[in-house]
Amino acid sequence: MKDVAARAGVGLKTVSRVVNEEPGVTPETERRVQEAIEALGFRRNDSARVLRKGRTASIGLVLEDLADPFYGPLSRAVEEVARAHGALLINGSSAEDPEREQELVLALCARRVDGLVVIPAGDDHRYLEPEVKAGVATVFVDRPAGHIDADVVVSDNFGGARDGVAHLIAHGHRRIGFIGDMPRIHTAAERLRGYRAAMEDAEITVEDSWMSLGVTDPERVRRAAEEMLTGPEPVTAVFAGNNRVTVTVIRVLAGHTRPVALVGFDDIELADLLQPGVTVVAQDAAALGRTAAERLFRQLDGTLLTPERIVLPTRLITRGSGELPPAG
Amino acid sequence: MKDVAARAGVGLKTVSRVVNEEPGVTPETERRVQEAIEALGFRRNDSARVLRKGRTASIGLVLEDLADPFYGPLSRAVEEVARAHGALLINGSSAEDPEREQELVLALCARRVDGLVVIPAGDDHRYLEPEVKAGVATVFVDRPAGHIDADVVVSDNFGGARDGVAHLIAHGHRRIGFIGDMPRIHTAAERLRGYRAAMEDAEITVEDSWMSLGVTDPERVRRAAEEMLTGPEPVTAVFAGNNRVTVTVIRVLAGHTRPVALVGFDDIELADLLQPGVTVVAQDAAALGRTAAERLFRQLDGTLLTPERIVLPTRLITRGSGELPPAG
DNA sequence: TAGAGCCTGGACAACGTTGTCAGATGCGGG
DNA sequence: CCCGCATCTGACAACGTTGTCCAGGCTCTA
Repeated sequence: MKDVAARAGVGLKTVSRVVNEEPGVTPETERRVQEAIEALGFRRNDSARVLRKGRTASIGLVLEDLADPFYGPLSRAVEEVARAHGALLINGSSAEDPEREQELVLALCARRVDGLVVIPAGDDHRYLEPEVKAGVATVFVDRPAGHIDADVVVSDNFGGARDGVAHLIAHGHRRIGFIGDMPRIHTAAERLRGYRAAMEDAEITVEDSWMSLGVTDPERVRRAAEEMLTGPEPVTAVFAGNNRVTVTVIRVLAGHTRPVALVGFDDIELADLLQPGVTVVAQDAAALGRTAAERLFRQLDGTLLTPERIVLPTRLITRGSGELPPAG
Repeated sequence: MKDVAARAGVGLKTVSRVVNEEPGVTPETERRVQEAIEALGFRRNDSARVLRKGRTASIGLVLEDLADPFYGPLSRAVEEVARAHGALLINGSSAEDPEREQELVLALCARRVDGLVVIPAGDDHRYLEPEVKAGVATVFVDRPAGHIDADVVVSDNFGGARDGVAHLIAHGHRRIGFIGDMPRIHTAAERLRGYRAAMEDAEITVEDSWMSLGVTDPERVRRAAEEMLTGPEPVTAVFAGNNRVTVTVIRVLAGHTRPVALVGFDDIELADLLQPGVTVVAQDAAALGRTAAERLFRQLDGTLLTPERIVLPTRLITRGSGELPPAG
């Protein structure tokens, strides 16, 4: 900038004025400055700008895994909102590791992001308190925050799972299996609660052998599903706790002749083209991201004061697999 | 930091030393400083640090659409490499709009990212020249850069498409349709070239009505596919130019009784569970991202000097749909 | 005990920008 | 001809950190 000023034969501040389109610069002067900028290939250094202004026009997004198809649309939605507010998006994957989540969040805070959208891996976010106090807007998505008062945007995991399981019950099933993630993950716990609630509503006593909790890698999901299907009390239907489980269960069922009903949490691509089509409880990932980001920017505007918990509805999409009658 | 120094009763620089774990501080002094840091909830301001040091420890990733399942793993791979080098990832979607790409890239440069991984939307990157000269490491992925000498990491789009089409020819097809994206997109053009090459190798004259270029939204792909399948010279096989086209074509074929062979570019989830399984030419998105990011950091190390063009192989995965014999 | 050498700690400038404020310039009116 | 006013311009400090350099106190040796 100094160089530009020297070349244009003007003061530093005048260049700054031109760059920021502030009023009070003669067209002639502006032309000279623009010329110098062009000639020198000058680009404003935002780091210095940030240092002076205090705002970075960037927000951080911490999620579990960018490669998971569920987070792609969510991430994209957050980005769109950020873009509409002239902000850039910095993101990182926590890989479901609380320590890594904290490390990422603090790194983002050191960058002085204006706000954070966090899909928590851990369940204790007291480490964020000083940051929040220092003015970093924060919204938690998909799962609630732990030990901290903050905005939360989640899907109705409990209700969705309950409806999905009730749907199976309505089609005559009583022995219904549940395969889900570790209950320490809030969404997994809620979905399990939904499963239990639906079963209880129908006065069905759940056998331990019908449930598999905390399995997550395909191989173990596969084994868990096989056990449920072939045990002494084989299930006639399975409720899959998330998209990855659903996919694996579909593969397992494809290897069996006895038709087994299936409802999965989260929609999956091509679900309609399989035989039978896969019935799912779909959540709107994009809406989660959009809602969270919009709240974030309202916090930054100062329009928003009290933290709130927003629950978005899920939607049961029937495609065939969930409507199969009990067999075996 | 000033406050910390005051509270600990030491000089500014001493605090800096503690924060950066520089040697030359008595344990006792360090303890006092740590205490003050803790008490005040101090966090180093990276903006100021960047301003002073010149390096931001962050890299930018510009891609087409974060929500596209092809870019998730790519993005994740870049992030992993960045993380290994202690850098954060800032990313943005260009939405296939050259102007938006440029806007994003320049915004990232203003942030003084150390390097850029770009999946180009446009075909002229001369606007990047001053930045590259100024030391911003740059790698283009998935598609080559235009009018600029830079590292490029791409899949073998030409070879992959040629092999895929040759595979169909080997199974007896001669009337083979091609549905792809706009030829101004390099990958689309290369795949088209591969299609033509395979056809030429087999001495088949391609009819214009077999090709549909530049369609991208599902509705138009659907119409294009229908026309090919029902025209006067109906095709007996289709080569789909990317994952989104493949999915739509699968839907169209599901509505027809005559079996039509299909090979798609890019792998898709659950492709093995459909009836028939979908034969694809798969590219390794994660490898693309990893390779690009690694080259980027080697540029930053100074280990790498001359720009290179790296071509990663594709892999034909046969699952049934590509091995159907001609019918009709 | 004096001088050399080492270790710790602090003062100060610099990074590139923007906000504040005051100076310069030009114009019109008294 | 001079004054007041409006408009444009530039000098300077400040943002929070780090690199440089020097001071002061210590230990060790002659």
